[in-house]
This record gives sequence, C-alpha cells and structure tokens, in this order.
Amino acid sequence: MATSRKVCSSQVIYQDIREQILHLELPPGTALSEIETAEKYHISRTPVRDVFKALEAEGLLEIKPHIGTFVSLIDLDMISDILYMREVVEQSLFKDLAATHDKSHEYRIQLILQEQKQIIKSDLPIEEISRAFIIADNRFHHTLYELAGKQNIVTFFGMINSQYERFRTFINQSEKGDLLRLYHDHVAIWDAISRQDYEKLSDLISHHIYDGFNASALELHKHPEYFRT
Amino acid sequence: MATSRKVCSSQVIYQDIREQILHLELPPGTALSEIETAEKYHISRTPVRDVFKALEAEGLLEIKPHIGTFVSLIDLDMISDILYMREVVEQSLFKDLAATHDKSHEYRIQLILQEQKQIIKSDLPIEEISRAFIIADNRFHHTLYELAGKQNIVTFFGMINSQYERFRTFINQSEKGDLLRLYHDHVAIWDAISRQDYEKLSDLISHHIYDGFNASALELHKHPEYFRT
DNA sequence: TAATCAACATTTGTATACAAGTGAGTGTAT
DNA sequence: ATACACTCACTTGTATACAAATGTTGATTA
Repeated sequence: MATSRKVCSSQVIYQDIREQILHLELPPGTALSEIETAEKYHISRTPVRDVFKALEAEGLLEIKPHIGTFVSLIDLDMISDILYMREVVEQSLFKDLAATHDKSHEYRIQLILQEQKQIIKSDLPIEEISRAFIIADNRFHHTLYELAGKQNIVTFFGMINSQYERFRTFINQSEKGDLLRLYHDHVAIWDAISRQDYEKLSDLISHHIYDGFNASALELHKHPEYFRT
Repeated sequence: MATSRKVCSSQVIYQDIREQILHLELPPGTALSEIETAEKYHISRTPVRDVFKALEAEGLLEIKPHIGTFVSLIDLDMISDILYMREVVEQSLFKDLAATHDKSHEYRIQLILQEQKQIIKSDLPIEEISRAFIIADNRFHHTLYELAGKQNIVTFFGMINSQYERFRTFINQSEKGDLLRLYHDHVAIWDAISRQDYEKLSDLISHHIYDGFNASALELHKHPEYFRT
C-alpha cells in the first residue's frame, strides 16, 4: 500500500522533498519546476515526475498541467476533519485497549515516555527538540494502535496525516511548555488506560487532540498566505 | 488531494483499469505489463507508468521493480481494520447528525432510498443491479457525511476504500436478498436518526457494516488465490 | 492612449531509445 | 545425473527529444 522499497534515486529524493515540505522549508505556495529539481539532484525529469506524482497523491503538491507544480496550501478545514477522525478512532481504540489491558506492555510504554521526557530536557535548539518530539509522539500513538491490534490504521492515517504533520510543524515552533503539556497528556492517558478509567480517558483524548489545534488559532496571522481560504 | 482534473488520455485509462480491478475482471494476482497495456490503449509507456503508480498508491497494484506489476491480493486483515474505522466514525458522525437533525433534508434522503428500491426491483441482470446498488449505497453514506459537515472524510475513505470496494464486488455476486437487507438497513438507520434513537442507531450501524463481511466468510473458498495469506 | 494580436519563454504531457536488474532456460563440465 | 554458469528474453528504471498548452511580453494598429 505504501511506496515500494526501491533503493533507487527517486526514493531518496522523495524523502528529501517530503521532509522539506513538512518542515516548511518549502513553504505552501512555493513553485517547483521539474527541470530545476532534476538539475538540482543531477537526474532527469522522469524520476522527478514520479516523485511529484507521489507527493501529489499525498496532498503535499498540486500539479497544474502546463502551468506549474506548487506546494499545496494548508487546508484547515481538512485538518479539522482529520482530527475528528483521530478523536473518534482513538476514543474507541484506547477504550478497547484498556478493556483488554494487562501489565505485559508496561515497560515498552514507559520506555517511550522516558524518551519523550529526555528529549524535552535536552539542550538542543528548540527546532531540533520539536522535530524529535514529534517523532517520539507519533511512536507513542502508533504503539498504542499496535497494542490494540489495529496496526493497519496507522498506515491509513499515515496517508492522510501529512497535511496535519505540516501544520504541527507550524504551530510547534512555540515553546517547550507545549511539548511538556503533550508529554503529561501521554502519561495521563496511559495511566487512565491502566486504571481502566474510561470517563477520564475519553476526556483526556479529546483535549489532547484538539487543544493544540485550538490554541494555535492565534498564530495563523503570522503567515496567512500558507492557508487555503 | 485526489487526482488532478486533466482530461488527458491517462485519466481515461486510469478509470478504465481501476474499474476492471474493482470489478474483478482483472483478478488479484494478475500480471500487467507496461508495454502490453500501452499497446492495448495505443499510447506510450509514460502515461501507463503514471497510471500504474497512481493505482499502486491506492493499493490496487503492486510494482516489483524489474520483475513485474501485479494486481494486489485482497488483504482481509486490512479490510477488517477499514471496517472498524468506518464503524467508529459513522457511530459518532451519525449520532452528531441525529443531534442536530431537522426535517430539511428529508426529501433528499428519501430520493436516494427510493432510487435504491427501484434498482433492486428492476429486471436488469444481477451484476448490473449489484454495481448500480453499490454506487447508490455509497451515495447514501456520503450524503450523511455531507449533512454532518464532514465531507472531507468521504475523500479520506475514498483513498483507502478501494480494497473494500473490490471485496464487496466479490461477496455481492450473491443474491438480491442481500441488497434488500442493505436497503432496509438504510431505511432503519435514517429512521433512527430522525427519531434520535441513539441506542438503536448504534446497533444498526455496527450490524450494517459487519454483517456482510462476516456472512461472506463462507464464500472465500471459491477463490482462495485472491487473498493474502 | 488603449486595445488587440502574435511571437516567445516556460510549464507539464508524451513518445522513444537505452540502461539495468531479474529469472528462466539451456548448455556444458564434472 | 547433477551442479554450475551463461545466455537471453522480459521486466521496470532512466534519459532525452519533442508536442501541446498556458501566460506574458511586446509590437502593431485603430
């Protein structure tokens, strides 16, 4: 379902451009030329076109025939719907997980949580910390999906989450305090799962998913040209 | 997010091959050659490659470099997870819809339901009826998503639902009775939404989504080679 | 001055030739 | 007979040339 495992040049370029878009180094609206990109990576247009098509399918590029290729604008309405799906799915999934919970995975989760703690406490520049924490954050959620026996859903979200990942980069250029809040959410969520406190769990998940989104509404004026109207 | 709106030849071929795969006219495991396909449609390999890449991203093709391109096998585990997502999302979404329900959309829904009724009662061959009903069935679900203000979710499911659509074609080669059952489900679901009977609604949705899947377990032996082990 | 049209530069779409990897099938040597 | 290696046919990957479409820019004309 995902991209094939070819070790060819196109795979490297795909990852490279994708990360540049997700980290906003290629801001929304930026024009990308096939020829320029090909020359930049010292390859021909053909593999570049493959990469562009793949990124278009992921919603990160918009190819306008005979006009140009552009980094897609962030669609807040779409992100809102993605968060809605994540909310209802995790509500149900984590509840299932709590119902069948035993202590056998305690160590694995604690390891992830400690890693997140150490990332926040490290002395790296805030951008590095933010990037590392996002990865560790995804690992936490994905591990819970896996423990619930629904690993495929991680793949599904991976296909549509690109838009959201980019938005996260935008809003997480803020403070360590936000990351610390996310970490505490994770601890509380796992605690609620362990204690099978369904009501508390439901509350925690909703806030965990939506709080960052809502709090970031104030930041949008910084780069209004990034967003679809 | 979806494919671009080019009216070029590749768009036609994409739709054509996609339908052939979904209708099992190209059974899972079938080898597709770029050259053969190009000659068949009287075009060159380049647009064919674009189509193959798009279908691979959709999970309908599997491109093995330097070996060949094959129609992907049906992954029952993945379909199971897709149905799980649909269940929890529709549970929540239709509940929201019931909460804010007014009579303003009554006519629109009744129109869709009547259409479904007429399709089943028509004298067309069973395959035609099955195909037409699947389209009308999707329209019913999509309309409810739209009324709930979450139209983007339809797009998301469209990206991952291909696998499920193909499976539906496989199991719906059965009887008119199955389609009639689905139609009655729809009527009951809309009735529960109108009456804001949340408990009944929850029950109906779960059965509506899973019953066909479970009942079809008996049919798998007909073509075991279609499925991933 | 303003409007119209045509040439041009740039873009993506397509066709074709060649490169490179894979696996089967065959021939040969042990 | 069996094991090994090589050739060959086939696949997808890549490079390049050309076609087609779009927007701009400038000249020409009313």
